[in-house]
Amino acid sequence: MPRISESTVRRLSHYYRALAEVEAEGGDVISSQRLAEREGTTPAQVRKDLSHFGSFGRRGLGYNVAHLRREIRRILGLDRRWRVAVVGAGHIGAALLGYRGFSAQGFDVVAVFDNDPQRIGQVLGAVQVRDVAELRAAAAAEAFDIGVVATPPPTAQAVADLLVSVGVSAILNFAPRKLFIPARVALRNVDLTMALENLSFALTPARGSRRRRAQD
Amino acid sequence: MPRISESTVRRLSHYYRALAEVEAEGGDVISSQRLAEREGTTPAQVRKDLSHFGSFGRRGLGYNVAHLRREIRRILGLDRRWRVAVVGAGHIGAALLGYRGFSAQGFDVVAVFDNDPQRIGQVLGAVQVRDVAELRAAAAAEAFDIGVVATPPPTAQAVADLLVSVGVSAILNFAPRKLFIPARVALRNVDLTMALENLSFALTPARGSRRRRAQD
DNA sequence: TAGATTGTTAATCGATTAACAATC
DNA sequence: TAGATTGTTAATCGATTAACAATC
Repeated sequence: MPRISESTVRRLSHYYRALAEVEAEGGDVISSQRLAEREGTTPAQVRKDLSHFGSFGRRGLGYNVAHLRREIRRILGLDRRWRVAVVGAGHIGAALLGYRGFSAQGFDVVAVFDNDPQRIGQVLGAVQVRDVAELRAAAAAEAFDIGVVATPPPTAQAVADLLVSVGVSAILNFAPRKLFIPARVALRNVDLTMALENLSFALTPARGSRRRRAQD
Repeated sequence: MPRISESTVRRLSHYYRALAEVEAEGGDVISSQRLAEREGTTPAQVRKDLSHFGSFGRRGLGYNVAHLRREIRRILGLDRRWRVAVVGAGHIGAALLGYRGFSAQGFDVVAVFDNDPQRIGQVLGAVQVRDVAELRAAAAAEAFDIGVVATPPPTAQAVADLLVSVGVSAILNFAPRKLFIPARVALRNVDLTMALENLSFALTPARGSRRRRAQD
């Protein structure tokens, strides 16, 4: 019932990874202390994050690795598969199709669309690129859960509108552009431009030229 | 002097984009109100963010579009170029090399390394893939500012260590793995797996099976 | 001048951290 | 039992929002 922050969900992903590793290493039980160390956070934070969803540990002992991993898997919804349609068959679209982690995570790319005649008909991964004009009909027949926007910025909003109108439940946006969509549709952005600009900021020492001087 | 939050920097990127568009549309002056609307935030937030760096507007009038854009450009450090070395010439590495936004943002990919003999020698974009064993010598000669980790997770930490040891100032990490590096080296992560898991969480309604029931 | 809008201070909100009783 | 570690409540911290005097 309490709203879960995006930071908490991000950390759950981290814990999930760490637990998979620990399990592979043959670890049986882990404390919030050790789990925190592995992912660069604090024990209190680990316990607080988990407490939003239930009690998964045993006082005095810690957490059963396999059990906690299954629970987080369920919490994150990774115990089912999602049908994904990608719009845009450029560099990013192609990289996504070649990315094995995608399907390992339960995401099946079942369709790719583009509007460039040169790209339509090409085969990426296991699917053939179709004309975006066919997207509406395809959606009716194939029930996409998630739409991926991998087009240039100027067309991103129109593509998002189209995906919303055919009923996707979520959009993953790779275009460096703010998308406006109804609150009922989940939206996450993977923005390389923003990461670069963040990095550039971190690398730039001489900011705040307008700051007051020492004697002020 | 006050520490600037990553959220603030992210929003500066958004404002920068919006200003570029407004300028292209011929807009001369813009209020915090209109700027906020375009990027889905609030006028107070816009003014607060900018106030960390100086006073760029005029009371009663708003902000001069071209001027504010230049100022944010300077704040973000986008008025210079960075020398980037990419390690890992797989799907992601290839997508980066094909990504025009990279160089448009001031980031020049001057070298690509891999350890796969099949990939060494291939030409990606304008550069030839070199053996990662040559990275140390190349760094001495070519002075990389930024290292990009685009390898599979198991080698990501070792690659990061190598990049730190040859003196890069920042690392951009695409591997779904927490990297531990010295505080003096800036780190940003672009994590597709995390975005997917976040989306999966948002799509999953039946969480918190361990939550107390109504009568408790 | 009157209306508009900034820059900044104060109030609110939410997330992180600390502390500790419960209990294995 | 004694030591360890959870789950949860309280304290702290930081970021967002609201309010308003300054001023174009």
